[in-house]
Amino acid sequence: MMQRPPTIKDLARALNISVSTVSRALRNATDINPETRQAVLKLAKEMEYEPNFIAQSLVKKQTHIIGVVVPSIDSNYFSEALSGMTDCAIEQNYHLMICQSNENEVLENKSIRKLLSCNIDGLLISVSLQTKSDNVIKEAQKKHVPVVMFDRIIPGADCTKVIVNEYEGALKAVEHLIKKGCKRIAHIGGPKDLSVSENRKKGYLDALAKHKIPVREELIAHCKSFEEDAIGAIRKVMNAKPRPDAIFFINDLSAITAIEYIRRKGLRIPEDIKIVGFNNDKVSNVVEPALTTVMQPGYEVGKLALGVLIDEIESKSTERQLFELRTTLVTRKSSR
Amino acid sequence: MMQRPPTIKDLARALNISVSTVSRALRNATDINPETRQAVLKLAKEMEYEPNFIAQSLVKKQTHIIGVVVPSIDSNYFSEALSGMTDCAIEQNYHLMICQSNENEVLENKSIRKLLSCNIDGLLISVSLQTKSDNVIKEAQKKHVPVVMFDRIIPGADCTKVIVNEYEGALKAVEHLIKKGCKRIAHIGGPKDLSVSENRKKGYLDALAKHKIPVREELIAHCKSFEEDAIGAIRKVMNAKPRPDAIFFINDLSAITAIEYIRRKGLRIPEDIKIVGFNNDKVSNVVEPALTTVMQPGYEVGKLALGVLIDEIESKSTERQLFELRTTLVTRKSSR
DNA sequence: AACCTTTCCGGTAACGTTGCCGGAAGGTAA
DNA sequence: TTACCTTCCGGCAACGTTACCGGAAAGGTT
Repeated sequence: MMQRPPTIKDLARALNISVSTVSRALRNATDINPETRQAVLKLAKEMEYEPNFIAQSLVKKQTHIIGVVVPSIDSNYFSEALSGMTDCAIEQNYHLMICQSNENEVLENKSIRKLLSCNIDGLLISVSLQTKSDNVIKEAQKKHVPVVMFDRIIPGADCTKVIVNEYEGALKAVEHLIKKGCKRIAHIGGPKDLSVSENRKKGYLDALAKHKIPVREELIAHCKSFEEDAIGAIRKVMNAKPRPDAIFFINDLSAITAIEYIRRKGLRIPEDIKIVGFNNDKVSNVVEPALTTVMQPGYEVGKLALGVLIDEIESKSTERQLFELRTTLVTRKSSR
Repeated sequence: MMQRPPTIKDLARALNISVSTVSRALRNATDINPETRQAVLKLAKEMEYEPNFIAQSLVKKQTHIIGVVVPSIDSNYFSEALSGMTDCAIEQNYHLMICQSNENEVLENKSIRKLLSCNIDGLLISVSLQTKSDNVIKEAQKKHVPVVMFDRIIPGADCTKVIVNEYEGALKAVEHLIKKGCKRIAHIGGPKDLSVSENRKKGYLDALAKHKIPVREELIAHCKSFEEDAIGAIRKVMNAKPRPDAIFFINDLSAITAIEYIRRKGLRIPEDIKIVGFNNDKVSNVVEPALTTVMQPGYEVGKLALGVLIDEIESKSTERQLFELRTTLVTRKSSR
C-alpha cells in the first residue's frame, strides 16, 4: 500500500493541519494544544511514522554521528574499546562510523577526511604507529569538530585525551615480583621507540630503582614486533648468569611463548622463575600455569572516551582535559 | 576567516554563475562548458569545498551508509569480519554503522530499528544466539532495505546469506586425525542446540561414519559455554576406557585448557594423544605444543558479505543467494 | 467597550543539494 | 531570410524537517 515511509506532511494532510503543528507536536510541548498533540502522536504511531534523520541533520546542522579511527579493529584491545564505545553510543543516542588505519598514516588521513565529509559531530581517534603529525586533527578542529584521542595519542596535540597508565601498571607488576622475593627480574620489551614499549619499560626500571635493585642490561631484551618473535629475546635474558628469577613481559603472547622454553631448561614456574604478562588476554587464564598479567580496561577506555567527547559536543566546551585510567594486576599461578 | 565550510552557493556567487551550473560542473561532464567546469573545479579546490553528504543523501534518497549488527564486537571472529567489512567499505565509498547485540534479541531489534531510522542503504547482520524470529528483517525489507545475513544466520529467512562451511571444516579435521592413525577420537562440543555446535559435531560424526569408525557416546561431551568451563567435559572423555587417542575440540581455548590436564595424566601430545582445535586464535601458534586447528576466514567473510550487499543495493536485484566459504586446516605439532 | 494577554496555529524561509525544464546564443541548412 | 538544431546556462521545485514570525480566537482587565 504505502510505498515510501510516511512523512510529517502525510500526517498533516491526514489530520488536516499544518506541517508546523505536526512538527511541534512531535517534539516540544509548548505552543501546542494537548489534544492536538495526542491526536498527532496517535496517528504517528498508527502510521509507523519515523522522523527522517537525514532531514533533521540537514536543518539542525548536527548528525549525531561520531567518527572513530583505530589502528586495527581486530585486535584484542581495540575491539574491547570499540565495544565500550558502541554500548555507550546507543545509550546516548549517537551513532558510530568506524574506520581502521591499518597502521598507515595515509589511510588514516583519508579515513578522517571521509568522516569529516559526512558531517560527523565529533572525532575519536587512536593514531597509527607511523603518525607523527596532527595536521588532520587541526583540520577537523578548524571545522569545529571536537576531537578526543585515546590510548595511542600524539602527546603534543591540542585536544582532550583518554589514556591508560601503563607505566603504573608495569610498576605494580614489577613491584609484585619484588615483594615475592625476586632479585633478578628480567624484562622482555616491545619494539623500540614506541610509547607503549617505553612506558612499560620505564615502569620496570623505576620499580627496580625504587627498591634499590641494580639494573642489569643483560636482563633486558626487545622483541621486534608484538607477535610471535619473542623467542630470541627470551633466549638472551635466559642466558644471563646468574639466570633471572622472574621475567616481566611486554604482553601475554610473548609470555606464553616463553613458558615452554623455560620448561625445557628444566625450570619450574613459578618456583624457579616467576613470569608476568601484560593485557589479560583470554588465554592467560587457560594456559598452565595461569598467567599473572596486567589488565588494561579497554572497554572502560572506549566508554569514557566517547562519554567525554559527547560532553564536549553538547557543551561546546573547548577546554582540554586528560583522563587517565588505571590498570589492574591480575595475579595468578605463574607468579605465586 | 571562513566560519562555515563553503557550499555550492558560495562557489556560484564567487564565480558569478548559478548553483545549477556549479552542481553540474562538479559531477557530470554533459551540458557544461569545459572551461566553466575547469574554473569551478579550480575554485572548489582552492576553497576546499567538500560536498555536503547529508544534503546529497536527502535529495538522492540514499545515504551510502550500511548498518551492521553483530553479537559482539570484541570477539576474535567477529572483529576479523568487521575488519574485512571496513576495508571493503572504504574502497567502495560506503560507510558502516556498527552495533552489537550482546547476544540479546531485544537489544538487537532496538539497534536495527535505530539503524533503519538513519535511512541505511542496507543491513548486514549476524544474529544473536537468542534470535529465532526474522520479523525485524522483514520490517527492513518492507522499507526496501536489502538484508544480508552472515555467519549466524536464520535458516528460514528470505535473504542472501554468507556462511562458512564449518561442517566441512570439522570433517576435514577429524579425517586428518583418522589419517594419522587415530582410532578412538573424542569430541568436546559447544553448548547444545546451537548451530555452530551442531554443524561441527555433525562433521565429526560423518567423518567417523565415512571411515566406518563406530561412534562411542562416552567419547562425546559438551561445554556449557564457549569459554573456560571445558574441564568437566575433558575429564569425562579422558575417563573413557580405553582412553581416546585424539580429541577434536569446539575451539582453541578449550583445547588449550586440555593440554595441561592431559600432561598431568602423564600422556604426551601428540605421541599418546593428538588434539585439534577450531578458530586459529593467535595463541594456537604460541602454546606448546602448537595447536592444529581449523581456520575460519573471518576477514574474507566480512569482505564478501559487504560486497554482495553492495551489489544488491546497486543493482536493486532481489534474488536470494547463498555463499559458502571454506575453512582451512592448519596442521601443527599437536597432531603430528 | 476598548484594550491587552495568552493560547494555539499556519505560512514561509531555510538547510545544501539535485533534476527538470525552458530558453538564449550561436551555428547550420534550406 | 526562416527554420531548426546544438551548446550551455539559469530558474524553479523538491527532498523532509525545523525555526521564526505573524495573527486569529478566546479570555481577562480596566
